[in-house]
Amino acid sequence: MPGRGLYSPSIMPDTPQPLHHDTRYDFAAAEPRWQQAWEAARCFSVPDVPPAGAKKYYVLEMFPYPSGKIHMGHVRNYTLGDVVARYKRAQGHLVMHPMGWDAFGLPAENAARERGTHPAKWTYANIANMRAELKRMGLSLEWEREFATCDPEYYGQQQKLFLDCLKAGLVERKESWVNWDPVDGTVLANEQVIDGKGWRSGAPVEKKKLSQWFFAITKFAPELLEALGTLERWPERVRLMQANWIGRSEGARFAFQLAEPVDGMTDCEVFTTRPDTLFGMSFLAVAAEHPLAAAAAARNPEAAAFIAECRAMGTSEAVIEQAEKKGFDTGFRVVHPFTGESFPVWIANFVLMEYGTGALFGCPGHDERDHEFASKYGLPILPVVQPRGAAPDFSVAAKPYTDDGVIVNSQWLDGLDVPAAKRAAIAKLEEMGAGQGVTNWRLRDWGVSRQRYWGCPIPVIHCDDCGVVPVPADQLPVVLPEDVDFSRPGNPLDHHPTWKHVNCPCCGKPARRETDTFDTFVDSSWYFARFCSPRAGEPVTKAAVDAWLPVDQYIGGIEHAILHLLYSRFFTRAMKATGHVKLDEPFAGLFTQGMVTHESYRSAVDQRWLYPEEVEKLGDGTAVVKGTNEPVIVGRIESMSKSKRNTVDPGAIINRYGADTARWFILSDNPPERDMEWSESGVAGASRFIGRIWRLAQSMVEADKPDEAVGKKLRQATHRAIAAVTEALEAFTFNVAVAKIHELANTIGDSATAPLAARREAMEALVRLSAPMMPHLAEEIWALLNPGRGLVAQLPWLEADPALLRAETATLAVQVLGKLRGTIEVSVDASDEEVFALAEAEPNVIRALDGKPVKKRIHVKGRVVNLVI
RNA sequence: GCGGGCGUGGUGGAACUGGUAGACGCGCCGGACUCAAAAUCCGGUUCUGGUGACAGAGUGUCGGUUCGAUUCCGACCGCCCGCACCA
Repeated sequence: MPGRGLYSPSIMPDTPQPLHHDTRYDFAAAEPRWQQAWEAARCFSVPDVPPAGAKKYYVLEMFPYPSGKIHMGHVRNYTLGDVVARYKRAQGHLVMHPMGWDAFGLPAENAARERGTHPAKWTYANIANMRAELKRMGLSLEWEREFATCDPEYYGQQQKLFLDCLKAGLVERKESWVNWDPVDGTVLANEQVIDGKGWRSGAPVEKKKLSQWFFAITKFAPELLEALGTLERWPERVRLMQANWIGRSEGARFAFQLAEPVDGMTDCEVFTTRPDTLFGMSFLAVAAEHPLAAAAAARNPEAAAFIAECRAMGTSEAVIEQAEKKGFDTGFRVVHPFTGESFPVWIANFVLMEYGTGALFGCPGHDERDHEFASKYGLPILPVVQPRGAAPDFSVAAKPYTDDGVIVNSQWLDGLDVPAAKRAAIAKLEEMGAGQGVTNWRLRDWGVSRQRYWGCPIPVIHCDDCGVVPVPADQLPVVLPEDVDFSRPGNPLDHHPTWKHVNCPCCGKPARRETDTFDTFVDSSWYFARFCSPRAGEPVTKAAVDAWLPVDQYIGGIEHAILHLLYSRFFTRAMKATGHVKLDEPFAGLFTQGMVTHESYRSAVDQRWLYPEEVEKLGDGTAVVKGTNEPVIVGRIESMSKSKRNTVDPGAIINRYGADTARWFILSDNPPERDMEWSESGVAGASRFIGRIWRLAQSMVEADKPDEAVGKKLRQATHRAIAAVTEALEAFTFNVAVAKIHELANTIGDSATAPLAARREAMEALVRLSAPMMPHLAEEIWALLNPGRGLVAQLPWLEADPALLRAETATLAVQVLGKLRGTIEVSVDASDEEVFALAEAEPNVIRALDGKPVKKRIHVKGRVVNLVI
């Protein structure tokens, strides 16, 4: 009943008056009014340090890059988070739900080069626009905590954290390879390399070695892997992907002696996970960046040409691994540690310098890549492992055998299984002093240096005498200069006339600032901590982070499953090591949403991409361009992207249908972890439902002849809906919550004869259950039904009455041999005997039994009866 | 290439822990209201056969386990995501 103790006294005496009755729901008037009411009541504000005894809950969606406009992916992400925030708040939690901007990055520099707009101006204008758009969505965000990572107040604190890490030995300077555009004189991101060429200059890209800053994430590899087991509220697939990325593998590291020394090198060290197949070796392969490759290049122009070809592939692992396997025989030879036989050393384009030692021994019989390589260059392919009980004609000539089995052709390893042979081979290598068993990690240290302007300056100074000197704390933040020139290629910080010239803080002599800036993943690796005390004069305030962290529910795209999340997990540990936080894991719960997709359209005449609003769909399934009627090719459903023009502008949707409709549709379409297809008709349907609820709310008048039986059924439906919606919200199956609310609305519509009290109870429950999803309509109807009774945003969540959830009878399916032959209605606590008797009396069941004796009877309470004949 | 995921009517999807496949929405079909349209309301809608009661088939494909499989196991096919300088 409406009086189940859930009315709270009017918290806000001046809640807005509802709209006039009997009109169409005017979302354009209602939505801004309720947004203002929430803001005036400070419904979503929480203190940096929660009061004792408060149940805190930190909801966070991945903050957006301020590209200029919000897109449907944002609408989905922030709607999901808002449902959680509003639901948890109603459940009595003190909810922190902040928003900010991942504001450094390449697009701002591209805009500067293309349009001459300064990155800061472009970025802050985009932020202003996107903030306004987000506000129109009616999100329960606490805007007081907002910041952008390009604010000096933020990145200055980041510089402090970096210097703390430097002091703690968590930062190193090392050389690494980058994509280099020789014409533009610029380092390129992988996405700026297209078919091996720079995206602007079109010049073939080269790999170049640069001295860069690295976070020592590999020091944490074992615990980053192990702690995945504690992340119970993370999707299993994300944990799996991270585990594979960290890539722990057991194997051996050992040296091959070179048959003859090369430039002072007498051996070549390799890493392998398959020391058991060492007798099946037919060549040794090194990466193009390996010292032996360099030595070969110095002797042979063809080798140099091959290395140049490898360098032209860029640094993308996906590109390298998909390229055709190619190699070059250096003419050097190595000696097998067990047999003394000698083997050729090849440079191979599939060997990665970053993994293991940059060199491997090739065993084509038992490795896919080695097999492809050996087949191509006519190198021997020897079987050394066979499946147990292998046929006499077992061969690895056509296909390598990579599973467990029994070792053959391997002298003293023969007859062992693979794990035993691995142990034996490692023991022998150790005994010989050639190498040892090791654990290898695929994870590499995190290179954070970027040769770009629009990023956080790395706060160090290079002095010829003192080396690398940290910028003293009292000189932080190191602020980006505003007067920069984007007309020249390269890093504007580097060719700025004055900015980099400073005196060394140690010796006072002229020195140079570091002109590299941080990878933007650094910015996003601790923003969640900064939100706890966003204006503090230190990176984080201990009392605030200790109280609010970890994030209880983090929500974002699956595309961040590895890098952003792994870097954040590392950075949190680094902040712990430097005394800023107490915890290891930043995100206790993670939810990864799917993408928003749409059909794509191209003109059949000139193949140009078309926006959905330019296209008219005809009844026969074909489509034409509005106005010109030129035929349109309806393309695949794919991720919304600007280049394919298959985007829908959330602003336009909100203008036309209102924020609640957009939110409701985006939640109702499908489960949030899956990709969703945006459809006009789906939005229109959501809009119709809102109209229907609005009309239903106005029909809350007593029936002429109230029917108690209908009332009881309605009350049961109401409380079942409360239980079902609660369960669905807990499970993140918001589409199911929407369906259950639809069912309740259908039942209210069918219960016009129920007593008014039951109808009102149902209506109020509907409103409160749907409030996390369509908060404006909920407030509007609440105010209509209960003027002056406060805001739904401040009401507690409903609880179902268990007495009304109980059912007296159950419908059982009756199967004969597993096939449905009828249903019976039984009391919920009917005995097996009663149930079987009823089942076997069903006419259709009798026909299916066909007079045969029943051999076995199965009864699953409340579900099914199965008769086996 | 390597790693991860997904696949159910015309369509998005639902289905507790292995127990009536298709809840709910969209679309479509029919009807009411209207001069007409929009809006709204009511009914129908997995496929095949049958007037019907009903029967048969059916959750990407093929096979297995089980009294019973969308659910568990194996192989395959298709699509999607990530691969370290996009965010």
